[in-house]
Amino acid sequence: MVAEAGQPARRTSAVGPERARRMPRAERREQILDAATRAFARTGYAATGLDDVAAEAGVTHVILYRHFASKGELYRAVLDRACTRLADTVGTDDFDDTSLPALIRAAAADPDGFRLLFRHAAREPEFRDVIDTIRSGSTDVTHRHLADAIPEGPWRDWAARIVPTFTLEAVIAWLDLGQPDPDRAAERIGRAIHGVIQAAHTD
Amino acid sequence: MVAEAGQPARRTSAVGPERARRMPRAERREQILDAATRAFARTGYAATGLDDVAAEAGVTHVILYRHFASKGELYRAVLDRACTRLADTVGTDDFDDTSLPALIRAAAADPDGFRLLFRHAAREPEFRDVIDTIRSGSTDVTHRHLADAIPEGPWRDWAARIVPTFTLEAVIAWLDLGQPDPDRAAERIGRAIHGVIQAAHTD
DNA sequence: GTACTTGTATAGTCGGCCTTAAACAAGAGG
DNA sequence: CCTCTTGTTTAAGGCCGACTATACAAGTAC
Repeated sequence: MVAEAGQPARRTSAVGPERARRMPRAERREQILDAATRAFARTGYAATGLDDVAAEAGVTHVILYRHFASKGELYRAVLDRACTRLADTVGTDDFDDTSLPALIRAAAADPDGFRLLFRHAAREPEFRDVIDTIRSGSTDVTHRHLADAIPEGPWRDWAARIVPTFTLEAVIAWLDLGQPDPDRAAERIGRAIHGVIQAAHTD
Repeated sequence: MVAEAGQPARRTSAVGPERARRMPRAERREQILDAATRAFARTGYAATGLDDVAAEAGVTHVILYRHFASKGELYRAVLDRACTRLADTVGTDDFDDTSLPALIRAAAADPDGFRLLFRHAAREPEFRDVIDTIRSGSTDVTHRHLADAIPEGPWRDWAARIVPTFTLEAVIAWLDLGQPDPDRAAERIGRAIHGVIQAAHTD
């Protein structure tokens, strides 16, 4: 049933199934991480097959294994890179006037990584730990900032939790709409956050 | 290695592995839906095995198939029920002063279903459709409400999107904290929502 | 008591997807 | 030219989980 003989099956003949461009190892690795970020950002870890990632990268799944030992390791590499980029741009210590613009810059620079981290990884028990440090960190910072505005108790806890969540959702919504009006984004989102905080105050 | 002979293996002997209480068909079905809601709410569709659901319900996985044809059908039944309950309590047409208390009542009445719908199902492409009608509906309503406060353009779209999202996240955060101070929950959350809307206004 | 329903236990099939193996093609650099 | 690296193709192997089949136990209702 198969060709069996005849011509040696595509010899750079015609327009063959476009062989992937040859790349030095390091570059290919980054390109795979880019592709994997896009692929995973669409459907999350479980629902994304390695063949999907390979196709997105324009490569065979075999090549993936020459760079990463397993699907889980590839995914962690993707998350780690996104996480590192984020931390490098925003900083992890405190939240001041420069933080929100930085956050928005980071999100715009790597929208798929941003969505992947906070839309998917946050709900995947196996990988939750990657961003849990970020999450608990920002909750703590918020908690401190609210300490003198809201009396101790469940509603301060609630506010400390909802403010970071809202911030991230606001940025993601802005990304999903195509990052319109980037110059005023920080001002707009910042005012909304401020609105939540004001409303949470106990007069 | 196995017993091979001897006593006929548990004959109501001692405290046997607790045989499940016998139930009329309809009641068992509801109880399975309850259990499945809890199980799926923990880890989502893909990561939850039928054996997890069965264990949660205190039955064998075989019994699940006497009530539902497949895992997917069971999951849809769970989502549909949660969705119906929500719609029955809140209503789908408009959003007025009674809607937020109703939403909070619905969430408190079925916290697992609420979380399952908006934490997990919203991110699962196969089942997104179940709540997409709700989501687009509430976005439209919000859009209309904001029509005379925010000029047409991307920021009105953004606000129309972020307000429902914020509302849901605020309720979920309140659920996660153990539903504290339920009498003031609607007032608190309502003020926060109002804060977002106010901040979105263009003066 | 007989028949039906609800349950268990056991054991298997089947398909999907991660993972590995092996042989071959072809650019890059000495 | 020879070799190393980066690719492809093809073909399994292996596990896990959905799904099915069968036989049996025990309430329930007539």
